[in-house]
Amino acid sequence: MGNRKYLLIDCNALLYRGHFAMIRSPLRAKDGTNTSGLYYLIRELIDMKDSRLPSVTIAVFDHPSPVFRKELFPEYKANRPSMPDELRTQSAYARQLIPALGFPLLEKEGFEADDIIAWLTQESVSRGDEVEILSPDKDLLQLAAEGVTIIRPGRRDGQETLIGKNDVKGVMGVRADQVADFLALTGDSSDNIPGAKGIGPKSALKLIEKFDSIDGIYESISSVLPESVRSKLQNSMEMVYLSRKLISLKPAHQLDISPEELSMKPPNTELASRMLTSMGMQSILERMGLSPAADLFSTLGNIPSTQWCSTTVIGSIQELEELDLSHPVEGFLALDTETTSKRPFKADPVGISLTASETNAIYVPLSGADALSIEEVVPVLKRLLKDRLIVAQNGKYDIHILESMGLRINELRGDPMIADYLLRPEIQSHSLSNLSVTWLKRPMIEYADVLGSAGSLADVETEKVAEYCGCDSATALELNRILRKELEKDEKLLKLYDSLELPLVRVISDMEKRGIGLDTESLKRLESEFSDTKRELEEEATEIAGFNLNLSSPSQVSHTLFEILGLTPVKKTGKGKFSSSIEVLEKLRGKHGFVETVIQHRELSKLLNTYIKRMPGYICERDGLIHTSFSQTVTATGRLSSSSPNLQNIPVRTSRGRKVRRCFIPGDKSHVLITADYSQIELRILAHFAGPGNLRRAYEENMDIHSSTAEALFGDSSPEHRRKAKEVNFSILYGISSWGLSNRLNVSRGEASGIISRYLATYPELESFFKRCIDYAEEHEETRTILGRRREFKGFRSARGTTRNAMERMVINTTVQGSAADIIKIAMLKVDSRLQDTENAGLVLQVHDELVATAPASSAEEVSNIIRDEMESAYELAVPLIVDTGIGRNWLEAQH
DNA sequence: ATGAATGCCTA
DNA sequence: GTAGGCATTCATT
Repeated sequence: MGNRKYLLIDCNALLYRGHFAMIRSPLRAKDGTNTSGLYYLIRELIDMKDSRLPSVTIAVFDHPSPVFRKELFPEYKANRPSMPDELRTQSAYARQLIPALGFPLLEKEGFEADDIIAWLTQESVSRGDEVEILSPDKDLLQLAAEGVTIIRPGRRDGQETLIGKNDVKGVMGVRADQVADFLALTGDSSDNIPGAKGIGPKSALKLIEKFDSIDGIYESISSVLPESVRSKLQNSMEMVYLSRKLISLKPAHQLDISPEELSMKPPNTELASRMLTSMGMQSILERMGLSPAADLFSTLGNIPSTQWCSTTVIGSIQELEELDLSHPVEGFLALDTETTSKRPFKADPVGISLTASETNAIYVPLSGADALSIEEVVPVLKRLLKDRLIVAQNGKYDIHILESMGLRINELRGDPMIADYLLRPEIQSHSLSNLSVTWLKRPMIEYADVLGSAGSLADVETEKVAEYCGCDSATALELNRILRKELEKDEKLLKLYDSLELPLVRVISDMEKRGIGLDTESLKRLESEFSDTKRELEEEATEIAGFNLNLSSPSQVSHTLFEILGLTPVKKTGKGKFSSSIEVLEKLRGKHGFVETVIQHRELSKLLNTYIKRMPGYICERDGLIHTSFSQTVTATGRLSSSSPNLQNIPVRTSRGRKVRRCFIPGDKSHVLITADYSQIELRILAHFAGPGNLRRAYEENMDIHSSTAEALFGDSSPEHRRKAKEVNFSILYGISSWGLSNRLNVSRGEASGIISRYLATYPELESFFKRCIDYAEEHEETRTILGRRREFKGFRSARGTTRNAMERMVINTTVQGSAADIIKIAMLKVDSRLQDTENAGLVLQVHDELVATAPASSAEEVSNIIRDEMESAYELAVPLIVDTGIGRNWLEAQH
């Protein structure tokens, strides 16, 4: 041996890079399969083989689970989203294609590509062979040495960079043998490697330069300056050493690789040309001297099988009429609609699938050459859906689409997305494909694959959409059965599902559909008024600073405040830099004119960018209204959330903000807006849970709670003391801490903890309630709201220190916030039901403790009374629930 | 192009 | 200290 040259290819890193580099306009095979990453990898592999002329080119892959790093550190790569399905598919193809081209392919159970590369490198060098490694990954630079070169692929069509032992310093700032130490200090967020908290690349570079290594740093830790860096290093010592173990590519494990596995093989030209042809990679075919395969319809490889479900396309209205969907899975009938847009109010139907069977769906095309006429389909659908228990994934969407076709569904009886949310409220995505993987252990067809290169689903062949759509409804039906069974294990959750969340879907979809109007004229005036002021402020800032600066850049503002103008920094940001947040600016007010300029500019740009300029873009072309989307499955506590646009954070605090709120008006000119909000619902819930005591008594006697708290804390209820007491009352709901309260009240920690002691002495029942909450969480590792909504707190028992404190605060807040969410949801059902027979009146928004409705001016008074009554009687607490209402021509005016 | 860091709007 | 959505800037997956 010796004198050989190995070219090692870091395939996973290249796949990722190629995939994301072209994410906007991916390369696709004929059938729509995304091939960007695959093409990039194969091209690089061949390019490098041709230009570097190695004895052998070895493709190295990660094995799915990096075992030994996970053992060292369970959180390793834990924050990384799982590989996108599109990429997973490409990775599978690559593993077939590369061997077919004759290249050796290495992957080893429990090892990442980096480890295999490191091991091969070590072995080769010790034999006197040369190694070149193709990888964009900076971790691998630590391997650069005599005879070991790292090749970083070029950007775009640029030239790749060769990095030898002596070039590492120029690229990274440290020597190759210092790379692991350097990265151990900075950490790596993409792999969830912690590093030293608060040490960034700049500090790390200085440290390594001065002390040479981590060991050097800790040996001379007492001489590390500044003090802040020293204490950060001391606090993070364990993590730093752990990080180095994670990053270090010193091969610790013996790998069993035979010479056989490292040699070129005769290519399987037939398979290779078939794969390359079907993926449309002519250029690769040519370069490999292969001719295109004749049979374009040959299988691509391991496309996930969808054989478990078959979908029949309905060809005529007669066929639809004769359909028998009576074969019931406990009477449930699942449906799914396909459209041209994710936004229901700009979507046109493409088709709909129905199924009562988990394996055989039908599909009714509603667009394109095979389309049936919607007018003819709707009455038949009506009959088919009549008296059935309708199930749909994210049924609110389908309700909107069906409604746009003139078909109203009154009750949704199953929605896997919501069922899963009740079972696992903290899961970020309850998408059908995630649910399928979790509960059915089965992947689904990807939407992107169905769409292929088409711009809209309406342009995709009917058969393909039918299969996709049919699978979706069949999967929803199956998940409905399974998730319902799960919910049945928990009586409270089942009731919450059937009697609250599912009926609420209809209510929310009506709210979204009803929509809210926008006074675009007033908005335009605000825009020019605010823009003018903003421009003046920008000119002012330039003058003060003496150079042109971007006031929207926190770092430029910070630089100007603390380095140009020499003001004294108040607070640091998450890492290193001086904060210029509003909190800081308030404290600096008066110290320099520039501060006020920035404060004003912040307010104006926030209002302009987030609301004034953005809102008109959300106006629906069909009816001129704004339809927000409420999500029922996002928050960990049970609240709704609002997006596109978010109408739960419309400004109200400042006078300029209120001018924006004034621009929200009824959708109908003859209507008014009605607002109704719960007075201190969360504190009342606290009083209810806490039992007899001063808090409950205050509410029973209808006292001003903030004043009576002020009396207890400060001996009087002067406006200033009442304001502070109010802050304290709010802080209690967030799970009070002296640190938090001291920030909030702008007093010392000592003072804050004194206030807390007095508070708890005034309301001792609260302290014992908190204890009960925490004891329950301790025992069950979960907490429950008033209706039994559940949030899990895994690891509560073993949590210590600040983690434990944070969890305790979450437990308290979830109980209170979640119970308030429960109650207003009940109120929404009751209000909705009472307003059914009130002509044209209905809810339009929910803002956590507030409902907004629209009604003809003539019935506004009556409607507001109904809303108040239903909200106040939604749930009987040990203290009264009080609702304040208001009526007005716009949202601000309606705010009593 | 995406995502982290900052920052700010709401209850 | 709780729960969200979203904008801009800046650095890189």
